[in-house]
Amino acid sequence: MSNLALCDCDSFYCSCERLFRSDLTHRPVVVAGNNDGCVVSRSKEAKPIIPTGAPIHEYRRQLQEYGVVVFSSNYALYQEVSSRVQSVMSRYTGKQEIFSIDESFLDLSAIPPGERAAAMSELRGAILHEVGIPVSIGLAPTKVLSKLASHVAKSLPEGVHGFADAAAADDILSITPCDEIWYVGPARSRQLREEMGITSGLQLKRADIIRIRRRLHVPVARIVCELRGIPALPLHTSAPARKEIMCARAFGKLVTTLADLQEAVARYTADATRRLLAGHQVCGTLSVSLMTNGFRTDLPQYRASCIVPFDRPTNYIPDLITAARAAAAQIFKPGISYYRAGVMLSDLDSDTLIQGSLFADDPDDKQRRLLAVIAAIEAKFGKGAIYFAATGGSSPPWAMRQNQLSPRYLTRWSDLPVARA
DNA sequence: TCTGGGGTCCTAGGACCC
DNA sequence: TCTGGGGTCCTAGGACCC
Repeated sequence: MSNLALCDCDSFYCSCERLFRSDLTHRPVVVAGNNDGCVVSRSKEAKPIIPTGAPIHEYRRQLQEYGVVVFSSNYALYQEVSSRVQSVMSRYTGKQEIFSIDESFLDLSAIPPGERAAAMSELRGAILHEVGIPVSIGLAPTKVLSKLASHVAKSLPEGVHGFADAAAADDILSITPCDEIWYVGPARSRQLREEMGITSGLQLKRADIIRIRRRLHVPVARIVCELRGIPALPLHTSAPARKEIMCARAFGKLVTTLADLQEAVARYTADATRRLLAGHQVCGTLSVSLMTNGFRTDLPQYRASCIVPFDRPTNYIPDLITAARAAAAQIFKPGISYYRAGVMLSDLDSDTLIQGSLFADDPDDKQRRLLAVIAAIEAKFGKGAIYFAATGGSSPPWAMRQNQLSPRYLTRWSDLPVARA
């Protein structure tokens, strides 16, 4: 029963760039990543010319020869186009997992089985017409199989494919190498081949799952289930809260001074913190890592990281930047040419920890509600925390202790004033 | 030759995804 | 000259506890 669809945008970043350049519709296009270093998206026409991830500078000649148009990435644009595409998809299902910027899984249980393929063709037309982005859609009972079906769909003019029956899926699986199966990468496919003689998707589907579980661990055993049509990767219809936020980039040129490193690390921290605040989260730990360019074998190599735990979860930008700069100083080694740095915020928690308590008590009894809030904050963060969380409104925090209640309770750490206790 | 056993927490690292 | 960035999950192994 194919009740799941994977809707995958074709060459998404390139398609976004083409929205404003109709002259490029049938020309090869690539989008280059940070500092125009390497290829992150290729149009169908560009795929035979340059591999994905290829460094642009090594392919200058080919790009010129075939008239490939190279764009610098514009993630703000892609995000905007993505949300339009996702919103068209949402009209066709009540349950949608936005898996990445360019693909969604759609639960089609609500559509009668005989009408699903037609509905997906309609969806494909709607996205093309309303947003201008081509998509391919695969239908199957599980995520891994629907991913496979969407690959087949990409080669079909109609752009939608569902396996007629298990035998049809097996036919495709028998000619699909293991490393083209979702979540079976190069390392696992090598292990499958060398240790168990498994090379095709069909062999993997029919493999001894106990042996797979023992040798290649849980993730591959799940893939085997999925290939057999048994869902092992659940649909996540609401985005789970982030567990970590990272900002890591190459500098674009080699950096040798601590001052330059600290400036970059401060920028990266600000960037990561913006995302932290947008998600109404606080972090308990920040870490900074520095590294040299592994391709420059002529230069001394060095990589190091430094972890800074905070005594209280925070999203206060000056503290985060100060911590990041200090961490960079800790691991800085003079005489090294640095290539890249990263800032990671982890131990993330919601900054709306106390909202539940606000509404737990008698809604008319403001004082009791406030005391419940205070108790919840103190239970979580200790006594001093109240001064951070309960300010705002018309009364200063100390007045709350004297029953002069504020009409408004701050419940978000990101709303908190800068003042420290 | 034997070397307690069961549990948790943390970190590092591998593997994979787009 | 120039070689991406942002995530998740899983496991192994060490530290520590009783």
